[in-house]
Amino acid sequence: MAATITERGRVDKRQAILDAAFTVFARRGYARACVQEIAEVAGVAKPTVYNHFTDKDTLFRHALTAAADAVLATNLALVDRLRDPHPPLPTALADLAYRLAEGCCDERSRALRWLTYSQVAQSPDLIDKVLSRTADRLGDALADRFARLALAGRVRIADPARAAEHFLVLITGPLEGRSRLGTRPVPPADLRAVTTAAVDTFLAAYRTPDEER
Amino acid sequence: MAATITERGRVDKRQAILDAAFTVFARRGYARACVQEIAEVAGVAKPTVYNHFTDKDTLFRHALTAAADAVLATNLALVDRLRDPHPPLPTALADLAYRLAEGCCDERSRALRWLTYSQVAQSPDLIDKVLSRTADRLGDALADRFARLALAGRVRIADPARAAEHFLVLITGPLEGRSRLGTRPVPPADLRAVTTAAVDTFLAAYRTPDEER
Amino acid sequence: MAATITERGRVDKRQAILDAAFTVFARRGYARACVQEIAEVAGVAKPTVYNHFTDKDTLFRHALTAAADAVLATNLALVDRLRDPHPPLPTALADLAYRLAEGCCDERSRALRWLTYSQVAQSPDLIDKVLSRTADRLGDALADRFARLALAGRVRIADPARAAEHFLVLITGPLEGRSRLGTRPVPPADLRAVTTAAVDTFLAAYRTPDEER
Amino acid sequence: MAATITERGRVDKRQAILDAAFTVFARRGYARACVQEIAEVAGVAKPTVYNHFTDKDTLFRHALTAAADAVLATNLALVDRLRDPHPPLPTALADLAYRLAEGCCDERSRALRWLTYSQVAQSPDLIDKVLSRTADRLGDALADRFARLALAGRVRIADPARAAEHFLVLITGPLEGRSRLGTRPVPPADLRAVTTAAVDTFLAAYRTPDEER
DNA sequence: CATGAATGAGGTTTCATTCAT
DNA sequence: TATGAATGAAACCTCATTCAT
Repeated sequence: MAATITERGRVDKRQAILDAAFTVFARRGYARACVQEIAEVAGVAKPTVYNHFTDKDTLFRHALTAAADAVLATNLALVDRLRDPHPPLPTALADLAYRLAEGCCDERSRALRWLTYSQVAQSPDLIDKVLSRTADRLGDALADRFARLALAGRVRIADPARAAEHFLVLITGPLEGRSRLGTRPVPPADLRAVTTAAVDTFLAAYRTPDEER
Repeated sequence: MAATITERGRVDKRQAILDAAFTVFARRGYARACVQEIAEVAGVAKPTVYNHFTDKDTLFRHALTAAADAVLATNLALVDRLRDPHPPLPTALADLAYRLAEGCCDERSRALRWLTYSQVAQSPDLIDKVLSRTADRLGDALADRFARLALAGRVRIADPARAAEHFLVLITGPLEGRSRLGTRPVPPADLRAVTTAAVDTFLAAYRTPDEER
Repeated sequence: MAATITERGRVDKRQAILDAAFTVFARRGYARACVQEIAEVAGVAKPTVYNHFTDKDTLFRHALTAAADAVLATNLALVDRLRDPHPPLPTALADLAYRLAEGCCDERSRALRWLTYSQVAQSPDLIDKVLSRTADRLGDALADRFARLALAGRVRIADPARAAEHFLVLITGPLEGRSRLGTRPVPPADLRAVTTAAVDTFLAAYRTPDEER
Repeated sequence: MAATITERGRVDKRQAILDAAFTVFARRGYARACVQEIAEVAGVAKPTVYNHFTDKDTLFRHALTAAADAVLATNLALVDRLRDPHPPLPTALADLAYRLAEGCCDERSRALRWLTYSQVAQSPDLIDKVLSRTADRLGDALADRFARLALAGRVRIADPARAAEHFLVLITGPLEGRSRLGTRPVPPADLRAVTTAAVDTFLAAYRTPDEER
């Protein structure tokens, strides 16, 4: 009982606030989100928010970087599946592409992109922080895989970083178009079509030596 | 006569307001831009803004679509240069890619992207309007060119729309990364590197028949 | 009728705000006075206050300097009565002293002193502005009178500024004590006693040559 | 023993809080001083402040009366030097005046005056408490000395209380003007000039019988 | 007794928008 | 039509004060 009460005070209000903040920011955007609502969603009083995070701005940054970390973790896990591709490469890549695309369409990922973009003019440093925690590290991880695959002769890639970048933009670029920057759901069939096209083009460009004629 | 001048004055004011609006929105973002400042930059009084555009929101939409039209016009002109490519295709594409990339880094184009993205949650329909006036139509135009080139046997493209999309994202995608979503200037050398890489990959994937081994 | 309506908008809301501001600041002190209440007392909406005066602070300064000017005007008028003292000097001085003392106990004058003092730590420049508009100029004016009287041989004063200063503090100093810094009304009898004592001491120190023995 | 130390610690903390409170109140004024900062300066946690003093207001009163007592003690010690003035009276008075003036310009004394004045509207009773502990008792003490001096025939004073009051305001009044209510340091030369003038006027008014012509 | 954490209340300010000329 | 002046609505933030340890 006493423990329960104690718990109430302890069970990371800080985390609750962070989560609520991301939810509300995602729902309303930075400017239209009011700390009041964040506090309500988090189940705390407004000043508690300010006790943990100095500013609305500070809160925003924390919420965004947390979300960025989470998104990155998910994506890294996917890339990691390329580590030992028993299935033939095209299949493995198609699978990866599809799953990445799915992740891209995920609520959290979309909100992260919106919010990051929306603050471009106000806080360029935040953009840097988010990008370095997401796109950059995802690109790196993928480049690592590509380098291994190239060494193993599974694919002909001279510049793994470039290849990774191209692979990713061939997926995410068309996806942004199809989903109208994430405002419209992309049916699975379209998701499949986009990723298939991406992998096709990618493999045609970086085709494995043994597939050459 | 006097009427004409008045008419002129009116038209000019409207345009001045639109320009000022885009300038201020680009500088501050939608929420932080205040109608007051827009009026000042336009050299009119605040109510005059409301006489021409009902709402801050309406003004925003008009300003954005106007900017979108302008950006599109620039890009279409570039694509049009592919109409009769006397120079060999790789050179022509590289040239196009570089010029598109340049345009992408342009102040107006960057601001347009920021602002569009930032309002994703508030007005999805605006996103649609902007995209259909820019990316979509640019893709179409490029697809047209690709179709002609394919017919002429200059390149092997089965799905011109898809090829156009891939061509464009191979340029813009990496650029967004390099420029940190447009917050950092991209030196010409990097611009060249990115576009060269894009064209390389594109041509490797959609290589011209006569270049095949 | 239309004129009436016009009047409503015109009849210096600015002045109404200034008056209300002084009233409310005097009632509550700077910090506890809220702009809300000032607006209500002035019969305008809160933002109107901010349209005329940028800040609560700015409003405070304007209100205080306006009050200072008013208080000064009253006091100068009193001093001016010394210009041609047909009545014997002691009577004239006693009269002046009494009237100055009365003015000192006046609501507005007391509030001005409180408010000025209370902001000493926050805005020393305001203190300067108020003092130079009140005490300094009152001292000057009185010194002028004393100089004339000395020239006329009515009183023996070597340093008129010093004499004026002493004359004034002999009145206001004891008054602050009696009134407990203005928190307690001073009955007319006490007022008379204080001023009589002041003039006695003053004349004893600066007695006219012909009165000596 | 341990109890003693604890007791000590407690006493020390209470005193530390009182000191910190006066420091912070003096620095910021009543309203802008926040208990948080007082606690920090005192080196304790916020609730500790509330454990010792119920209120911000209560704390203020305690801090102010403590300061008033200290200021009074200093001044009384000065007045006490008049007890047996072997030196000629004018010198002794000039000395006293100068020392009182110095004390008046002291940081603590100035802050005490500011703070007292600033709360005039909020807590008239506090004004009473402070005045009765400072000005009143100082006046009394001085009146005592004057009475003795008068009895000894050193000075012609019919009403010692009145004389004491006049003596003090002739010093402090001009000083407040010169120092702009304490916001500007008064150079020693000015201090000397002011006090000399005060004593001159005082002695001219209450001149000793044997000095008369 | 001392404290970290939480909160209720309230205040300044900003801004989109509308009158009335 | 263009504008100076006015306003309603809200949002951020601060702070005195209290729990529960």
